[in-house]
Amino acid sequence: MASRITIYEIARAAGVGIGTVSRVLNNHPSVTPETRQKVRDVMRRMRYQPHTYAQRLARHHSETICAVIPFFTNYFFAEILRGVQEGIGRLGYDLVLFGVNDVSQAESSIARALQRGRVDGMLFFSMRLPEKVVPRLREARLPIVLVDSYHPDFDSVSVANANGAYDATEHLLSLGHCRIGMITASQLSISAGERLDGYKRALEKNGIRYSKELVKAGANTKEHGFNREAGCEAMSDFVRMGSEMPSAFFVSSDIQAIGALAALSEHSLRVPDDVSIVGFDDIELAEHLRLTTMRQPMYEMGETAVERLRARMEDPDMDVLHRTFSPQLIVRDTCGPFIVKGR
Amino acid sequence: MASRITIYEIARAAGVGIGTVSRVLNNHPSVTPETRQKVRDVMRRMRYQPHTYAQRLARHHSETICAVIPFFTNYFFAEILRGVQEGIGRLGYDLVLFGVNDVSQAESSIARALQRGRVDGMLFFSMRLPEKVVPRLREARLPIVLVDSYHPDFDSVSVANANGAYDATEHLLSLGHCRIGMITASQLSISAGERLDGYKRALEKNGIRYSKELVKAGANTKEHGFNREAGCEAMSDFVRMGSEMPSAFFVSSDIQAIGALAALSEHSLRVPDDVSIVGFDDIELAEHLRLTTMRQPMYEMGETAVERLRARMEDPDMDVLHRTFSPQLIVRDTCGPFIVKGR
DNA sequence: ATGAAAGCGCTAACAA
DNA sequence: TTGTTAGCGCTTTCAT
Repeated sequence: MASRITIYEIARAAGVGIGTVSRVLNNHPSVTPETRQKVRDVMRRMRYQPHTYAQRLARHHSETICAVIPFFTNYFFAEILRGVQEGIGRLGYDLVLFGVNDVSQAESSIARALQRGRVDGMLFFSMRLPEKVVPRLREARLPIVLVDSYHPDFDSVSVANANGAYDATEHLLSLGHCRIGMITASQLSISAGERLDGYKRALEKNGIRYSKELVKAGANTKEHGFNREAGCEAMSDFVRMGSEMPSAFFVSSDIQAIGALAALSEHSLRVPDDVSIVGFDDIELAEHLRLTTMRQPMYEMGETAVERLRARMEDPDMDVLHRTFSPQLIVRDTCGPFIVKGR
Repeated sequence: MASRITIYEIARAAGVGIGTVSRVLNNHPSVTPETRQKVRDVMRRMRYQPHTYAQRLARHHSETICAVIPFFTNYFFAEILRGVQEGIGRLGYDLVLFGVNDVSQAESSIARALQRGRVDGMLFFSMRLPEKVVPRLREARLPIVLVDSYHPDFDSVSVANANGAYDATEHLLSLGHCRIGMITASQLSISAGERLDGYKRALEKNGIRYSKELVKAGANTKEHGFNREAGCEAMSDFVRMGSEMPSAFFVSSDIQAIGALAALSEHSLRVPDDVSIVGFDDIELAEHLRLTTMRQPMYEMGETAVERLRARMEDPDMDVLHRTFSPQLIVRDTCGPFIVKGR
């Protein structure tokens, strides 16, 4: 394996002690420019590379941050991850990825990460933190930020899901729709829950009674139900309601909305003429499909999460901060006014 | 930070030596069941966690593999990464991600990774390995596998791009099209180059002269031109050819095909009535858009790459192996027979 | 400013 | 089987 050269050989070759070598490695001020240069030259000549793990062991920190992330195949996560990656790159840290499929895997990831000095900070994505790990996490005093999730004890960056859902529903309401359905996702997801709440709140505010029959999720629970299939299934269910079917829908994610659109077209229902749809996320394809949706600043959320983590690593005693981005309504072509149809 | 408990405290508490503790930690056979149990109990009770970096330093290997990956926001990479993540999880290894935007960043990633013992293996995605780093990589004798790329000196897993492109073009030819355009991407990408070759080969085989005018790439070079914008731009260029415009197109990726579709619909050209399109990749949305395309088994490629890496870590002297998957033509609704149109 | 020496927490060779 | 000891390659006092 790559070079067996240690600071000892460098020290010998440069005619100095290992302490000095270490000092130039760490840019310690008290080294004369000449010595520094001499040591640097030797290092270059011998192609010296410090041994990261030895450094980490001696320094008691790792300069790595760990991201625990479910389903990272989907566009929403990929985009946030891109922001994270960018931020971490700037810090010069390593990013280690723990992909998890369920809560128990998350717990084992946490256990691994909690090893002393293993990681300097953690990012949790879209996960309801299992309450049983919270005490351990707190006492570990490990900097943590939650992304697209929430817990009172930890920093978080997320989007105002309820408000976004509220605005989305309001938009539909303002178009004259009064029978508005919602396609939701698993309530295991905090975001899904909040979006449902926002929808309910908007109805209520407008004097419309919330009806359970108008809220459906697909059978496919992959990715907490945030998938195309689920959207398609849910919409198919709605179509089966026949004349009872709502004229407009708020869908809790774009990917589900895409599925819903497919179901609609399969049943020869036109958008926005027959049915109006508003999604959530504003993934790249939403624009392509001209989908009206609530935009989340995903990349920026990723960057912000890293920045927050950096701040907390610097000062572990800061107050807990919950950074909330406001989703923005992007009006495109999937919503139209409510029109009473003849049959 | 998390527990300050070391094998010393465990040893003391259990009334054994640290050697024994280490042995139970590493499942060394020569420990009596009773001692083992006793030590295990103490560990559990004291919530002991080994210090990874100390282990790595002493063991001379890291049980981590590093993935160097460009643009990992896109679906193609995300999907491969999912396979990678799955495979690595099974091995119990760590996955550290180096996102790179260009070749120089790739080189610095390589330098970092080459530190002794830092990583046990590397995965390079979709990158033409800079020839200048090849000698260093070889002499480091670090297990490496290239994914969606090729170099004679290193293991690789990829798809038969040229054959795929050939088949795609053949498909169009078999439908009666003879003026077939291609939307390509940056020739910095090996895959893009191979796909272009396959297209040329198919034309040639069918006695059709290759014409430079019929091959275009968009101006947007983000992600090597594998992006929606670029596809849209390229197709717009084609549309400007008026009656000279090809009746069918092979597009080097689905994401570009999606852009091309958008451009077409903007110009009121219908698919497949006016224009036929075949893409490459078979990303999730291809199905939704009913796009005819060449499928790459992305997830499987990711898994295979890890498996190959594991094999090479086990036996560094194996022969170099290039694993090639065959892309598969998925016929959907974007291709139709060539029809001579009246004007 | 610099060298020597004592850790960091573990593994592994060596005795016993 | 088990304890002791010498590394692993670095950082960081503590003298000088």
